[in-house]
Amino acid sequence: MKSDYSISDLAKEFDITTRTIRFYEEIGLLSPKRKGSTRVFSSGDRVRLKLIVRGKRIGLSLEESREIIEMYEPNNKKNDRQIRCLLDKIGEKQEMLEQQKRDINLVLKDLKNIETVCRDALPESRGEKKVVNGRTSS
Amino acid sequence: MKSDYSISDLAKEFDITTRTIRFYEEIGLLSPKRKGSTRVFSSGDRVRLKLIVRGKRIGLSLEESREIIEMYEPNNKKNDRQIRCLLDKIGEKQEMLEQQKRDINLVLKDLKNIETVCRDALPESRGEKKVVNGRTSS
DNA sequence: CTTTATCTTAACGTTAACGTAAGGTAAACT
DNA sequence: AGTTTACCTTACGTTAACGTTAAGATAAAG
Repeated sequence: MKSDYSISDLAKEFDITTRTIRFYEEIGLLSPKRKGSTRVFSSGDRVRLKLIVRGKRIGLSLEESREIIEMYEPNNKKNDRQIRCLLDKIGEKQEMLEQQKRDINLVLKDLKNIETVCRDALPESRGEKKVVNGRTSS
Repeated sequence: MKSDYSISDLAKEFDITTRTIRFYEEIGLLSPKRKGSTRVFSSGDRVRLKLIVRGKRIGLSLEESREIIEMYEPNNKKNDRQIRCLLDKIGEKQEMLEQQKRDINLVLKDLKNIETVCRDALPESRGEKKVVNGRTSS
């Protein structure tokens, strides 16, 4: 397991620009070590970045990703009140994500319908589907 | 089925501001009728708005939502080339959404883990779960 | 007939998330 | 020696998606 990454290593791996990575550092989402003035990223930094990128794919803002990432850190020494607060936030996020899944499924369903309509409007390239009596049959 | 909505009707229903709705009209995402200078929204407009709001929930930009919405419109008179192009776009969107679902499931998995850790760190409020031998048991 | 609510247009302001350009350093080819 | 390559900082620019006054029209209610 490699444990040192340059900024362009990570930029290539996650298909983002170095500017983006520096920006994430600016706002405190990443805190790479330095060798002189050059950034040296650990595998921990890489994981954080992976979480950020994943967050973006599902439409989270950077602040939302930050919240989730901070949940990961066994930030130790939490009292019960803080833990309960965290549990609440986790619950909220879970609800949000479940809602998102439902929404995605709805859109997917719609896309499938459109797809079918399109295919039916196309000159039967293969024996895919035909419309009989206004209904789709095999 | 009601078929006329005021701007504030829709604003309330979808929990957005009237400014937002006017903005969507500005950029051509909505095209309500007018009665004098007052906007009158049809149930078709309402559906479009619903799609936009749903799109936002799953992290789509307005332009992405526009693309999808335009797919819905049986914009008629398409030639094969256009249909094939549309099918390609549909395919892309579907892939995107499937990827999003995978990502969401990953995050949900992580949240569940964090949740478990949190619960275990809390003074056993009820007979939930205990850690035995570093493993979760009932 | 004035107050209150709801609508309108117009236009400048704001925030997030970077993009882009300018200029500097240091190691590595040629 | 020169130049390409990869890194750096600083700082202004940009786009999306509205927010926020401002100023006025209209219509129902008291």
